[in-house]
This record gives sequence, structure tokens and C-alpha cells, in this order.
Amino acid sequence: MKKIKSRHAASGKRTADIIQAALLCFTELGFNDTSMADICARANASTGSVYHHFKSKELLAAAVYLEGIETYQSGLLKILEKEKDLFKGISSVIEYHLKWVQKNPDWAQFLFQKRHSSFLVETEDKLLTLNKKFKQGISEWFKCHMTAGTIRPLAWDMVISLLLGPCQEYTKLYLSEKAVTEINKAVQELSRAAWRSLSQE
Amino acid sequence: MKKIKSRHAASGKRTADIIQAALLCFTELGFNDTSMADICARANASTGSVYHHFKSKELLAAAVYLEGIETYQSGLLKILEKEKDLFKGISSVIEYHLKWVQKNPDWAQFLFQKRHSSFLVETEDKLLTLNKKFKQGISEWFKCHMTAGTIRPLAWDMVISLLLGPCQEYTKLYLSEKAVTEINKAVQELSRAAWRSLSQE
Amino acid sequence: MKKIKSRHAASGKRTADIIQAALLCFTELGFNDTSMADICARANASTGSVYHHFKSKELLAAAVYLEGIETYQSGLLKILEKEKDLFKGISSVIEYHLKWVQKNPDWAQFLFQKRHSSFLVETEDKLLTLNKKFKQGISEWFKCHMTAGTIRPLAWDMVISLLLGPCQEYTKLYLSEKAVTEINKAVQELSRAAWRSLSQE
Amino acid sequence: MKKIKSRHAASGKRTADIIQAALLCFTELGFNDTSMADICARANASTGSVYHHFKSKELLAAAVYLEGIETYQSGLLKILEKEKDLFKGISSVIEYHLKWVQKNPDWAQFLFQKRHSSFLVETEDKLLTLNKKFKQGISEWFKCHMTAGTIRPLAWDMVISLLLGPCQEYTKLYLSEKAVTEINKAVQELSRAAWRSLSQE
DNA sequence: GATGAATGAGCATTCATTCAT
DNA sequence: CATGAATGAATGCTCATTCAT
Repeated sequence: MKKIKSRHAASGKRTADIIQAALLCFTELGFNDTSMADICARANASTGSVYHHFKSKELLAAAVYLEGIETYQSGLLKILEKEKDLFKGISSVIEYHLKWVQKNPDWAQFLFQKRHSSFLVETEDKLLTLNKKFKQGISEWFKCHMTAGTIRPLAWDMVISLLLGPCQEYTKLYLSEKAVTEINKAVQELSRAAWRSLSQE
Repeated sequence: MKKIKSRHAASGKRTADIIQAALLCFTELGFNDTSMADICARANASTGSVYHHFKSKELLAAAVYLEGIETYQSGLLKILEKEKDLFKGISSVIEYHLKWVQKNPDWAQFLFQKRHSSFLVETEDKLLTLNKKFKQGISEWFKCHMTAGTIRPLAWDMVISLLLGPCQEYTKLYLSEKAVTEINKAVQELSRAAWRSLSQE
Repeated sequence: MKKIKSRHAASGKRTADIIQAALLCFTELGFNDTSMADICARANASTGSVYHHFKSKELLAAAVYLEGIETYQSGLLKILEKEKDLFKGISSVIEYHLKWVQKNPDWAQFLFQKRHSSFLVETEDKLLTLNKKFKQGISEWFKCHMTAGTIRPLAWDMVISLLLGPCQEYTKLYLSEKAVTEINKAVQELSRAAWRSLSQE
Repeated sequence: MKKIKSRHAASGKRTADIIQAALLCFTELGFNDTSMADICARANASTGSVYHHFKSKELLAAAVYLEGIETYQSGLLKILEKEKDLFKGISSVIEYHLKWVQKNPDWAQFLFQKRHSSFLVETEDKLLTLNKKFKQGISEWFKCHMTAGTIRPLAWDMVISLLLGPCQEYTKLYLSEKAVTEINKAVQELSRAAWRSLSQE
């Protein structure tokens, strides 16, 4: 009986196991200090098997990254779509981010704390598509509030810096266990800050 | 890129050349993807010579890091000491940060954009001393304003997130040439935001 | 490239396709630099399918070799049988060789230009039989002319060197596209040379 | 005290040892079936040391090839320069070739019996220069005899085929220990043949 | 017969580091 | 202080082959 090919290139239990193993290794040791042997061992797979599913270490890392970023971004956009109120939108995003980090510390570590330039060739179609969609989703949401005059008329880079910059900084401290403020308190404080930073008055 | 004069014992032209070469290599390729051979070539020095000045690759990287972080931090603290006014203090810090990044893009890339866990063993005395001094300097400056009630009573992690988080995010975009807002404008906007984020009303 | 019909037991379209694919790969890349995956891809067959028809890479290569060498040798011997005249016999052989190379450049490349020691274990029965028959066919044809005194009394190695050595050298140049003399001219010249080399006066 | 750099890139005892070891390995096992580990072991050198002297396996093989071909060709040309008589020239070349093979069976095996396409990128300057010089040396020697009418007016490919083709074929049999005619006899016979093949009458 | 996932030994190459000169 | 040859462990990756479906 022929197997039905899944829409995604990399599916199947083995594939998932390898991605999971790779994530843990990358998170613990970093991309460079993780050897394929480490991943093989953690995934209980042979060298050949891993290479059968992923052509190279870089492509494996890219697959891990894509899986994570897609999950994170699509969740965030879904939240935003549902919320029309300005302040509640902003604080929902911040809450989503921090709770996601709390629930997925490994993914968060990998996605937000590491440099990926080496294995993420930006020409990678999927990533470009994802980022474009994400950027557009956020931009559009804010655009109407800007024209309405409730949000300061700022370029994309300022919006992202004011909205997510403090979150990212807190996340960094949180993941390295240096944070002292607990997450719920942080959500409130960072939401208030983002609101006051972005709003016209 | 401007050279930063070293005040360390291990000085001399050769030493400085090697640090410069290492900085450029690390910035371009990252710590892991830079080989000692790369650094030797860029510094016009032989393998033996580099190892004569620095016991290992990690210690060389640490030296580079320390030289940069010391310069950056001491400059920032000096600014803060002179400034007693709250709003002007906050905006001076932000201006200092962004202008420093603008003037020292290589150092900024190395200090702020890369992970250093691998070569910066936190037991490194000098680094601990530096960070402690920096943290104290900032904490003390804000403490009096908090007790005065003009600044929200926040823990260290919130202060740093609200004060420097947006800066770091903007810096990341700036260094990867994705920023569209020019630096002077960013200084104003981020200062206003930090102020509104931190102030009690 | 003309296909050569196989007379072997192990026939069938799939078998033939695989041999064809293997021939092309070996010719282009050489035995060692051809992977079974290359052959599979070229034959539009799965790994398992190829291994179903040929037990190993070496045996596949041997099959390719045998199919080619049998076709070449039997054709040459047939020519020789029909021709009793000395000079015409010699020139027919040379003409046959060069024309065969011209018509079957891939086979020629594979049979005459590559080393086969690695996969042709000489104990291979079929090959031994073929070579023995070939050697005998040629030897017998020349023997009577030697005893008649028209051909110099030479050992087998000299006969083959004088008869086919220039052909092989020209073939090598021809296949690497360095030859400048066209084939018909080469037939004449090499025939004359072989004749003058072998004849008693 | 500084070492005086030799004119050739690859000199020194270590370099020579490695080339010697590589030659033996390549001859015995062929280029592809020789691992760098084999060469290291045979040269009593570490992996790193071999790579310090030769950037890659291919470049090492090229160095071996160049060293051999240069020795062989320059020796042959020297013979030719001294000899003005036609028949003696031809037979000197053939004698030189066969005696050289006899004295340097390893080099002969490597230079004449193996394919080198994989590691000899033809753009290699040194090889091009050598081959050009060799071709010119032989061409010029024959040219005057052709215009004098004693040698048939043939293109380069025919000359080389008639002159060296039988030699190469005999060499192949000799090196695989299938030859039955001893070398001195072969020199006579192949000289006579080359002479009768090339001469106008 | 056909498929392709899985295996694991083997290989070329890199690179931080040492040390004799 | 400077040089560069030497070391050898470690790594990413290949590939012939097997086998369950």
C-alpha cells in the first residue's frame, strides 16, 4: 500500500523526533557546538537516517526554526485578529508572547536568543513568506489606529521596538533565570509601558 | 570603525592588532566560525605569535569582549553621573547608546548581537566586577527617583527592560540595515517612550 | 548512443534500463565516483529495485562490462573469420575497431579508457571464457600467416601491441576530442602501419 | 635562523616522503581507494601534517603526477635533442620509454595506467606548460624529417599513435605481468615497427 | 517485483594548540 | 618575541547495502 504523501516535506514520526532532538541540542549547546552525532544519539536514529530526512545540518536547523517561528507567529496573529480594542490588543500580544515563552522555553531559547544567520539563508522562500505575512498582519492592525490618531504615526521599526523590545529584553533575563519579576506582573507592566509608548497621549 | 584605546597591561601594538583583527573576524563570522588562522591572517601575525599574546581562543575573545564592554559601560556611567535631571538622564542614556552603536558598529555587533556564553565563563573576575559596577551605577541613579515617587517602583529587570529593551531592538534592526527611522529621530522617540514607560504618571 | 541488445538471461526492460543508466554514469563519472543513487536516479528506479536485479555495485559494473566486451569481441571475430587475405584482414580489424568506437562512444569510453581492476575479479568465469576465445581467435588467424613467413614470428604481446596499440592511442585522443585526423583517414594510416609493422618485409 | 625558501612550493624531506607514500598508495590501490589515512600511515605523518603541505587529496595527487610527468618528459626530450639521426632518434625514444618503465614501475603504473581526470583540472598551469613543451619538442624534431620527405606527412595525433601507441600497449601488458617478450627484444621490435610505420618508404 | 527508510562504517577535512628553532 | 611545522581528535557527510511493507 502506498503511503499518502503529506503536504509538508518533513513529516512522520521519525522526522518529528529528529526535530525535537535537534531543538533540545541546539538550545543546550548552540548550533555550532551541537554535532550531528549529538542529535543522532538524542533522536535514537542513525547518521544515515537523519541525513535521509534532512540533507544537511543547516537544513535541519532551518526546519527546526521554521516549525517554531510558524507556530509562534500564527498564534500571535490569531490573537490579534480577534481583538479590535487597542489597549486590549497590545496587552494580548504581550501576554501571548510571555506566556508562549513560559510554556515553550526551549523553542523560545532557540528562536529568540540565538543568532541564525549562518543557517538561515534569507532566500529561503518559506521564511520570507512567513515574515512577510507576520509583518503585514501587525502593520495592518496598527495602521487604522494610526490614521485614527490614537497611535503615534511611527515607522515599522519603531512600532516593533516599542511593542516587543521590552518583552524581548525581559525574555532574555527570564530565560537566563536572572529575572526577578514574575510573568503575570511583567505582562501588566510591559503592557502599560507599550501602551504609553505607542499611544498619542 | 574607531579604535578603542586599551588601558590594559597586555598592550603593545601587536596585542592591539590582534584584538582588532579578532573583533572584525568575530563580527563577520561569529566566534565559532572564526578560526585562529583567520585571525592570524587578518592580524598579519603567525600562529605562535597570537598564542604568545593570548593563551587560547576563548581568552582572546574574552579580552575583546572586556575591552569593548568596559569602554561602553564606563562611558554610559560617566554620562549618568553628570546628569541629575530625570528626563534628561534617561534620554542621555538612550542617546549615548545609539550614538555609540552608530560610531562603533563592529563593537556593537560583537557586544550586543552575539551570544557569548561559550567563551565568557561568568567566573571571570574582571567581567563580574564590571557588571556589578554597571548595575549599581544605574540602580543607584534610579533609586532616589523611585523613592521620590516620580519613577514607578520597579525591580531591576523591569527597569532595564523598559529603558534599554526598545533600544536593543532598534539596534538590532539598525545593525542589520533594516531600520528605516534615522538615529536622531529614534533617540527622541525612544527617549519619550522610556520616560513614559518608567514615570509614575 | 546505440543500444546493444542483450542476449543474457537476466533481461527485461528494467534490467536493460539499469545497465544503460549505469553505463552512462560510469562513463561520465567513473566507477568510483558513481553512486548507486546516481544510477537509480538515471534509471528511474528505486534502490531496492536496482539491488533486486544486481546483487552489488560491482556485479552491476561487471554486467555492463561483459555486455559491452562480448558485443565488441564477437563482432571483431566475425569479421576476421570471413577474411582470409592478410592485409585485408588487418585493415578490417582496424576499421572495425575505429568504426565501433565511433558508433558506440559511451561503450568505448567505458571499455577501453577506464581501469576495471576493482570490480572485475578475474575469476569471473564468463570474462575468462570470453577473453580466452578472443585471444585464440586472433592467435589462430595470425598463426598460419606466421608459419607461411609473411608475418614476423612474434609473441602474442607483440602482435597485440603492434596491431591495436596505435588504435588504442588514437581512440584515446578521439574520445577526449583531441584527435585532428578524421576516422577514415586514420583507418588507412593505421592499417598501413600495422601491416608494415607486422609483415616480414 | 630563517630557512631559505626553495623555488618549488612543495619541497623538504617531509614533502618528499609524503609524495613517495602517496605514489605507492595510489599505485597499489588507485586514487579513489586510497584514503588519506593510508598515506599518513605510510608517510609516518599526522593528518594535519599532510594537510599542512597539501591542501587536499586532489592537490596531493596532482603534485605526485606533476613530479612524475616532469621527470619522464624532460628525460625524453633530452634524449631527442642529442639525437639527429632519424632511426636512432625513434628507437632512442622507445628505448627510453621502456627502460624508464622498467626502472620506475610505480611511477609508470601511476602515470600511464590510471585515469587522472578527476584530480587533474586541466587549467593547472604547470601541467599545461609541461605538455605544451613536450608536444612542441616532439613536433619540431619530426617536422624537419617530414619536410625532407623521409617521414610521412602526418598530423600530431597520428605521429604519437604510431610512435608511442605500441609502447603503451606493451607497457600495459608488462606492468600487469602479462607480457612474455622481454624488454630488450621489445625495444628492437617496437623500434622497427615505429620506423616502418612512420617512414615514407 | 518495487519502494524507500534505516543502517553504520568510512572518509576528507578542519582547527585549536604545542613546540622546536 | 616570532615563526610555522606538526599533532590528532573531532566533525559533517557519503554511500553501499539491507529489509519491512
